[in-house]
Amino acid sequence: MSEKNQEMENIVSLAKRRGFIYNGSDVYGGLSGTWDYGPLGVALKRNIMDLWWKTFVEDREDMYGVDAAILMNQKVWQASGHVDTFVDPLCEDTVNHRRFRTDHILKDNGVNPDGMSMEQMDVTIAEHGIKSPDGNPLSKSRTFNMMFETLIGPAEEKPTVSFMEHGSIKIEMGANTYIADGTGEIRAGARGINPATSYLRPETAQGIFTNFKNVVDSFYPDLPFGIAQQGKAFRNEISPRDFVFRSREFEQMEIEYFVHPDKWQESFDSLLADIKSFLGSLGLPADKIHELEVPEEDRAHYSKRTIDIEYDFPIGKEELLGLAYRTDFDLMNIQNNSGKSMEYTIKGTNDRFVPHVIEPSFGVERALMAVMSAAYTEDEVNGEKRIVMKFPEHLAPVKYCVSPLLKNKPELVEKAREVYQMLKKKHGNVMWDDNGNIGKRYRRQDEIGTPYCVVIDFDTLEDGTVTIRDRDTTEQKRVNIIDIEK
RNA sequence: GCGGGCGUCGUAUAAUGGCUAAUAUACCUGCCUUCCAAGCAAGUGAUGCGAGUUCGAUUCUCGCCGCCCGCACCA
Repeated sequence: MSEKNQEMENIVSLAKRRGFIYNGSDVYGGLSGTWDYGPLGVALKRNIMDLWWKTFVEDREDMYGVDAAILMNQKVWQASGHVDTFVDPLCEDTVNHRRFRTDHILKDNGVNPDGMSMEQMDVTIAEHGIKSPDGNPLSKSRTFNMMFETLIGPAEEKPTVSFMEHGSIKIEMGANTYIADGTGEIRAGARGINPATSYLRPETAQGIFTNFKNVVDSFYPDLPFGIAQQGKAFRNEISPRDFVFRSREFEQMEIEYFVHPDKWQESFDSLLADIKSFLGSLGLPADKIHELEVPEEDRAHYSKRTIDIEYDFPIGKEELLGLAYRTDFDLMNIQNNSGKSMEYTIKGTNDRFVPHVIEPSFGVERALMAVMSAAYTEDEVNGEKRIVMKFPEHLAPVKYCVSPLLKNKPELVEKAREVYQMLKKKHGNVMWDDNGNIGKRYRRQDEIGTPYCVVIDFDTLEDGTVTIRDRDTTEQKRVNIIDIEK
């Protein structure tokens, strides 16, 4: 095992042992691609999300928050192109069972697959005698849809969604079973009710675009302005991997920043600067952050410019977030499909147009994984290996730990409880620990990244001072109780 | 999805076709302890799920689930 993967395993192990992140549905053997957050994990995750919200929404005058429903009218996804475009036909090498995107196979053999149906692709492959790169025959194409599909049925029949081979999704509602294949067709079971088709959203962005008009009507903000949202999204990943990095259910933090078409460049640049500053406040070292200018052939066709921000994770250099100039693609889609105008008029002028949009899109779990890997440190204290999570203070799940120096001295315990209650009332994220000896407690708090340990000893009873021990330096200072927070 | 490897207390490891499944650490209780994983004593806790072979399966076989690696995929 490589050193990098060993580091990843250490983090995964610590995450589980100390109550950050557990396997989803673990008692039942788990569910691939799902993760549950424990007490410390949810605290850390919320701290990251709250910092984002404060930075990009509360501290700015040009941002508006929304929280749209996860389930949306299926027209949303038809209009956005997700239903038609993001169904990829795959074919398989019949000998080695390697799988390929059928359109990629055609392209590699000099055939342009644009606009071909799946059947036409298969016919073309047969006519040209195209074989797999291994020289073996190819199977007929099958579809794979990145979207989760679900049904909105009668309330008493709650759908359960499961994954079947080849990307099909099985939905069971009461006594009925429906199989949705990649084309979105649904075959109803015996009782055949008429369900509405919906999808678990594969991105949060559409919940912003569909509310563009609402926010403009309520606030009529001056351009440029942004609408921000945090929330869950779902993708039927073929292969969830790498801890929480690629999972089937995940959380996004997205902004759609609306601009005048002639002025997108300056907003793009300033958002990029804001993003970098935010990454700094997550405690991510600048030398591990890389900007990747996505070349035209790799960009979505409507995007005029895209920058991926990559991070040196233990698993390698991978995408942390994206910043994309999406032109007026999304709002025009909505305007064309809904028949409702998405135009915006600059106040006091006749300048009327559909705004263009710049989209910073963050993955929460990826940010969290970056924060955890940046924080994970092994060093030595008194010749012993120490594992310490050097979270930035404002992200640490527990800010203070309070202990009596000795737990069999009631007067110390009593005083320590007082100090604990005082800090707990004010900060909430304060832990009590009287287990073992003081060194053990320090190490335990190091592992969960608590910045400060407060210890009450006999001097405290005399002069009201306590020792505060710093996580990173392991140095201790005596301060008065009322000065702890300084 | 494909191929390969793997699955034992919370974690990290050991062992076994049959005796109480072992060790460390963690956890819990008590004693002790005046600042960096000290010590003593007691305790909780595991063979992923299901089927098969067998007198008997954690061990062998099969299926499922999950994890890891490679391929592919990542709109």
